[in-house]
Amino acid sequence: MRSTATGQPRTKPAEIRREELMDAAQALFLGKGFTETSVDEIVKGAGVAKGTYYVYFKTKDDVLAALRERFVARFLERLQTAADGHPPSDWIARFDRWIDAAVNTYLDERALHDLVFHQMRPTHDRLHQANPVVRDLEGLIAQGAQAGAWTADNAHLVAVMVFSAVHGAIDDAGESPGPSDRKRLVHAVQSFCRMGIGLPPAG
Amino acid sequence: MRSTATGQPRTKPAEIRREELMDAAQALFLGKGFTETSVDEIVKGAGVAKGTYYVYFKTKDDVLAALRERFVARFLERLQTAADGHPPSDWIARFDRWIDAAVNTYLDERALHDLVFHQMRPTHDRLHQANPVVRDLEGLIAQGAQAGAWTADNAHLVAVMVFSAVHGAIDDAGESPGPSDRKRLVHAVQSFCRMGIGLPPAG
Amino acid sequence: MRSTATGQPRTKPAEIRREELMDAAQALFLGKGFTETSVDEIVKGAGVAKGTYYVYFKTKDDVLAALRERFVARFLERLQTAADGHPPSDWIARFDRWIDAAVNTYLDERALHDLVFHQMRPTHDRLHQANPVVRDLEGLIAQGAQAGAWTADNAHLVAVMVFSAVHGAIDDAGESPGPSDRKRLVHAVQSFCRMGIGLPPAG
Amino acid sequence: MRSTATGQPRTKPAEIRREELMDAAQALFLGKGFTETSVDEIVKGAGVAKGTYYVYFKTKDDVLAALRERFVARFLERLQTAADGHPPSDWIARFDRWIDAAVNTYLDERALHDLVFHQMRPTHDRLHQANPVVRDLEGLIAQGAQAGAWTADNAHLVAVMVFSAVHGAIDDAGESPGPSDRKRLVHAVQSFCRMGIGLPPAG
DNA sequence: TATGAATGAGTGTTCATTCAT
DNA sequence: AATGAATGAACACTCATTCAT
Repeated sequence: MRSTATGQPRTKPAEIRREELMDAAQALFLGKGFTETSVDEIVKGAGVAKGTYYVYFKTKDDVLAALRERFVARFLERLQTAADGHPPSDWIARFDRWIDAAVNTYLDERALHDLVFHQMRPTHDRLHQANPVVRDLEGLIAQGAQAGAWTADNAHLVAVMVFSAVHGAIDDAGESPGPSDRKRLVHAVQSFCRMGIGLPPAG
Repeated sequence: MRSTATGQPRTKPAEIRREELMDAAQALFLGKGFTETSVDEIVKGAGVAKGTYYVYFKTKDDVLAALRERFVARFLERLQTAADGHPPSDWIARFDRWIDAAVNTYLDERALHDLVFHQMRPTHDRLHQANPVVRDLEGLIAQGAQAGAWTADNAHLVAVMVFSAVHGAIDDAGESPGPSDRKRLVHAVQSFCRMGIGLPPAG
Repeated sequence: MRSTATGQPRTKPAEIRREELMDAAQALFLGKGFTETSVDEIVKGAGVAKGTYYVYFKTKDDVLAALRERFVARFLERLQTAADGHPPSDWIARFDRWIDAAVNTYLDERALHDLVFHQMRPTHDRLHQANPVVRDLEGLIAQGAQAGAWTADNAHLVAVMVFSAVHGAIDDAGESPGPSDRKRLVHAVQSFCRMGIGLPPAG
Repeated sequence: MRSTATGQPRTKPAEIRREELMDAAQALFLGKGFTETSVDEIVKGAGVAKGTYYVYFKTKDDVLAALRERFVARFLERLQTAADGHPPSDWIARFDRWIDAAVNTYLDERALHDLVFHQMRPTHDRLHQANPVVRDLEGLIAQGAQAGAWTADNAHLVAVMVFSAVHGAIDDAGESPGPSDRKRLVHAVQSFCRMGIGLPPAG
């Protein structure tokens, strides 16, 4: 009942299109916030028509969710990579390394992280529990404790607190701290958290 | 021919009106989120006309800012009260008490806290630094360290991490934890943070 | 959070504004159909801003409902007026008169009638029963039957059928029949319906 | 390297495909209305791709037209069947039978009838004239009148009114009237219409 | 001070239709 | 014949903000 149609449809693999849309959305959200970005701008950014967005996402919120998943997946990959190269039994080194990687990754992606985790309302509570990153850390802490490397009565809560301390320290850091600031930061967090689980402060 | 005595005095002390508006806004924001609440609903909640809102606040964001200030002020009062009753020199007791009060206050006002601190976008960074609550804690930590009660190379960062650990633990807690859950929570946080500054875990 | 505002608000009595909106909507609906008319066009037609529409009507469908009510009310007035001037006891004259008025009124307002009664879906069934016009006719038929002026075992069904015959005949008539066409139409309907209730055909 | 035998033959006789599309459309239209049904849903219902729809129909309205034609054709068949078995010269029996068949068929297919006749806007006028069902009835009435079985000055108008009376009575009936309700209905309509053309009421 | 009718730019979402494969 | 990714105009509805009274 409506009229329409002109531009030539340029078919691309669905995965590519979706990623392009996500990339465009991420850039805009990061630049001006989620609410302040319109779907119109997203599609303009991705170089597709309005309707195409809705071929790949059900609602506006939908990209944000997709962005979150992608962020977590990439984050975990990075932690994984960082953890490799240490003998699994060197618990303390792994713990230090985890914190180091977390701090630096978050610093690199702080804005993205905030976007993806603070934006949506009914998200705040139970967030950490469901958060795979926390789960990863919790596993490490529980295993290390079991191996006698440190003490942690409640591995989950400790993981949450370590995770939060990392966050807090990062949020507190300036916009783009230099390498030495980062070192200091990592060191402070490591010391605090090491001590928090009964280890001596970081060397 | 005066009007009948029905209409109540339409003018109220400005401070009262303002508070009523804030109360209405807070209730609504808490219930359905900031974005999801309209100015219309706020004025309806406060029992005034649309225009009246704009007599007391310049924009919609304005109430949120006012709400934040009020929250911080009240929070500090509560911490203050909690701190009183301990000799200023019993540092460890004051530290424990601070955490206890923080955990419980935040648990009581969690939703409000989230609303007031997570809601607005260009707020995330520098937040803690500007946060009077953190400043308060930082003072305590710095003084205790100076008095030799514990160790803290970087009082500010430590304060931020303690504060964050408190937050994280709370966010992780279920909707309305019972008294014993709270006790456990307080104890875990206290232990972790005590150890984080070189003290033995909480008794 | 949005910007806005320029045009000077020109306050009018609510009833006037509402009527103006309804008039604009009716003209548009009549001209191009309900679905084909946008709220934008309605407000343009009424000379007000988009939002003003929603001050007076909850949805787009809402005007249509209002239009329907107004149509029925006006229609009944007209039938009433037609019925006056005949002694209440001259049943046959009143019956003839009712049909005459109905045919002519519907012919005058055919498009409006169709708009208002055919447009909305969950309307078709039970429509006649709830229709005040049918109720009016039903009353007349029942009373006439009781007075022995004619026969009608089931006044309600007869009213429905007379009403429908009127409708059918009108729908069948060309776009704008001349006076003599109308006379013929009225006469044919009167004859058929008179006979339908056991009276001799119209003179 | 032929593809595995999974995919069923993708091409079907055009007539079948078309019917499947129409069936799907009819079911959907009946269930949720024409406007409320999307082409997407139709093709999903028919198990074909979007583009296939446009191989068989030029626009969305097109199916509705096709549905109307199919409805009328089937309806006429049924009337035809009903008429058979009576000697062509028993006019009154044929008239009664026509009404009986019409009432019952419409009751069986009321929703479909409404869909197909009320839905499209520029349809209301001239509808009955163009309607083959009315033409069929008109032929019967004209022939009966010519044969002296009854009186009808204007066979066309009478046919329209009888047809409308049938409709009205049906629309007025509840959702799914039982057999005895149907009988009563048929009887009332027959009586009214018989009398309308100068016959005694139905026995 | 308080009102509330009026504003109008802006938004998310839908969907009939096309066309390269 | 059949597909389904892509289109983009259109639309209903929202809501922060203004201002004459």
